[in-house]
Amino acid sequence: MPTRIGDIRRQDLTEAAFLTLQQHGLRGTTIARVGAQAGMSPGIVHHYFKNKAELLEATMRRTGAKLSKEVIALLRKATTPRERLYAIIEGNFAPDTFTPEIAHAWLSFCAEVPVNPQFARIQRVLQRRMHSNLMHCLRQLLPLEKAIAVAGTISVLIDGFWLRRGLKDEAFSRQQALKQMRDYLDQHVPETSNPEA
Amino acid sequence: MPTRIGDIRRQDLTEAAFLTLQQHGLRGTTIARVGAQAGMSPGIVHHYFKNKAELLEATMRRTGAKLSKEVIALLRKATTPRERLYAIIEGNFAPDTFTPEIAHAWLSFCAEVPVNPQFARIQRVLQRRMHSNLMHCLRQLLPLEKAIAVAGTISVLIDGFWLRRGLKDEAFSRQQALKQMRDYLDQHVPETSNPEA
Amino acid sequence: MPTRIGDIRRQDLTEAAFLTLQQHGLRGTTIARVGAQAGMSPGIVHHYFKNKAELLEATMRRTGAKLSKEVIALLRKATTPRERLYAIIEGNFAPDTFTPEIAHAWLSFCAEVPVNPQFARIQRVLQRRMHSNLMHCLRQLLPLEKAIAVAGTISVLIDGFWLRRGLKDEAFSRQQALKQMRDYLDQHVPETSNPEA
Amino acid sequence: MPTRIGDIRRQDLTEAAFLTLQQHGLRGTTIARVGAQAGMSPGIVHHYFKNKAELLEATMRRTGAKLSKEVIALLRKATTPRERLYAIIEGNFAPDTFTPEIAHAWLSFCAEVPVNPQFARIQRVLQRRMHSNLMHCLRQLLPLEKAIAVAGTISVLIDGFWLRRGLKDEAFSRQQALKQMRDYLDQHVPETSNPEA
DNA sequence: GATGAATGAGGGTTCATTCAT
DNA sequence: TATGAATGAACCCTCATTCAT
Repeated sequence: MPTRIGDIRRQDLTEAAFLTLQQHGLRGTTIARVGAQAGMSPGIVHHYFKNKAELLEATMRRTGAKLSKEVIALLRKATTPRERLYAIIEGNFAPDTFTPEIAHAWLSFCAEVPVNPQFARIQRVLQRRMHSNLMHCLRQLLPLEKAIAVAGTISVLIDGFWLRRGLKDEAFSRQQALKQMRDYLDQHVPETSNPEA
Repeated sequence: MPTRIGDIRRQDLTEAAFLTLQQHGLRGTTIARVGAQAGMSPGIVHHYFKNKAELLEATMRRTGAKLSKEVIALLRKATTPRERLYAIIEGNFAPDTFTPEIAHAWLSFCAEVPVNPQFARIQRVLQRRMHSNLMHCLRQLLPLEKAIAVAGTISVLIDGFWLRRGLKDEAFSRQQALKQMRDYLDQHVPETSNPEA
Repeated sequence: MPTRIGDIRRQDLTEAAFLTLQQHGLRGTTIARVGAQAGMSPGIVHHYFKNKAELLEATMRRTGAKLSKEVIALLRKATTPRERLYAIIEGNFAPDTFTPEIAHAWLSFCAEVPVNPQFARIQRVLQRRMHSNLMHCLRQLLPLEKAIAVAGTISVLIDGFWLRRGLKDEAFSRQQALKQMRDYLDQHVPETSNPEA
Repeated sequence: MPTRIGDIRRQDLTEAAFLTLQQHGLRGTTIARVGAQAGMSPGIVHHYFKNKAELLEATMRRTGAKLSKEVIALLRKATTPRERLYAIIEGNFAPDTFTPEIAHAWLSFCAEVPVNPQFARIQRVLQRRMHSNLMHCLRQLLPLEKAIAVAGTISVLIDGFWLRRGLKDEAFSRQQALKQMRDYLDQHVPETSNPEA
């Protein structure tokens, strides 16, 4: 049975790590800084996480969960498949999440994926969830093969926009991403269900 | 006239840095490792590059130039606007360039853009060249506004695919990227010139 | 309340730095050597001092304080202005302080003053304290203008003697310094108070 | 037989080292910088000087010689012992020599004396020359014992003033040094010759 | 559980010195 | 002679990790 207090501390620390990531980037995220951000000593971190890697892993997992929650909340309000599709998009570009800082942290995370198996695992989970969410909508609007293709392109587009955001290019805005995203959807996804078309 | 030997060493070192980047990631790319990769002592690196940052900067610049050469070579052979458009795409997904290793190196580079002004400058140059190349074709095939929108989406898609490639996901192939890319083009870019349509 | 252990370590380290300074000169005073002298690992030094500069700064400050204590102790016992004047002199040439080693450390410190603002600050403080101490006595023995001139020359003489001592010239002794100092005072400072003379 | 060109190069290099010392301080005086200052390659320095230490040694020796020349030139014009005394003082505080930069370089040099036997040797030579110059004058103006004492104090005063100058304290000027120096002389050295008094 | 002191490895960088050309 | 390429040691500093308290 896991200690209740342990769960709280772990949560506090991942939250602190998340904030530190945004403020200092992945390279500037040291154990000491995360501890300070959480108001704890540097040493305590290793009581709750075996590794720095494990801390970061948990952090990314929680960040992914946050994003998911946003999407899920919006999905609840949606009724038609198309509304659900838009909910997924809106959720992935929510103002509080789709920030340059968070996107940058995510980008740094991606850059580590190939040399960190745990990161790779998390990344795969997130990607699959995205795909499954998209397919759930698109299958009701498009024939299977077409749905698969569109789902793939949408998720690549989302990654591309996040990458751009992570570059902290001032000339690139959230509105732009949403507009381009909607343009794509308008062209490739019909208003009404027509899976046989 | 710059020292011939200096140019050679600089080239060797950027090449070594590029290889090290692919093998160890950005974080694992130390001066000592780059030196070893080039068969030189650690100290010599600072003879040719003031900084680690400058070495990496030169490395990314050279990598960008390589990519450009590929695109330019293909553009030469193309005659119609549409062929030129495809040349740009093919060039950006050339088998020798669009490898998981190179894409990973590029991804690491992107992750540093927000904290490294020089990297930001290089990234901006590459992005603008891409945009200008695309617009040169699309303006002959689509009305201006539409051309801008499509050019924007294409370049975000390319970034998205490179990101995916950089994640070294075995399930994601170059063929897939090309297919999705072509699907998008087929839907948004007419065969023949019709800028007024 | 500051960490007790921290204060102890900081004190140990400044003491170790002081000894290292005497044995190896400023250039030979490396973080590792100071750590070793204090029986600690090289890394720990940065736990207590942000910089090498800060360590040396603290070291010089403490050394200055030691010198001051000596002077103050002697000043306590003095009753007449002239006795106080001699107390200042004696204090600045105390056998335990006016050693070739300490003088050498002080000389190294002086050599860094122009390129280290913090060192400059400390040096200025010490110099002002000296001047103020001297003036306190001399104003009771000499007219103001004369007092200022004599105070200035005395403090330059003291610096000159310390410099000589720092050169570790075997032919130069503490007795000599004291004798020359007294000769000067006998010629320029009257036995009894006579500020109007 | 020493190569003529070798002597020229050695002279150029010591001159360059002298300039570098003023501009970058002792710590900033690297072989490469001295070479650059002399318009030569870094490697050539070791053709003419076995060591960095030897280069600096030669540099200090030459600097001492410069100072001497100044003094000698002024001594030539002087006729009476007292004039000669003033010539020595003026020579040691010549506007082109008694600069904060040169004094700082000299101060750094002094700080190395105890750990560098060659430096110690040079320093001793300079000090003896000073003493002998002073005695030559003072013996004609004061009884021997008194002359020795005054010569000693004068030379300590000069060192003290040079030290102060080397601290680059803006509040301390050449005029001040000269005034204080003259005050001292006026009090301790009679106008006319009176060795028996 | 919790602290923060302590370690030690490793990184970037500088630089005197050597050596092939 | 002269160059500047090359080496390698040493320095300061950072930081994940361990451990006594």
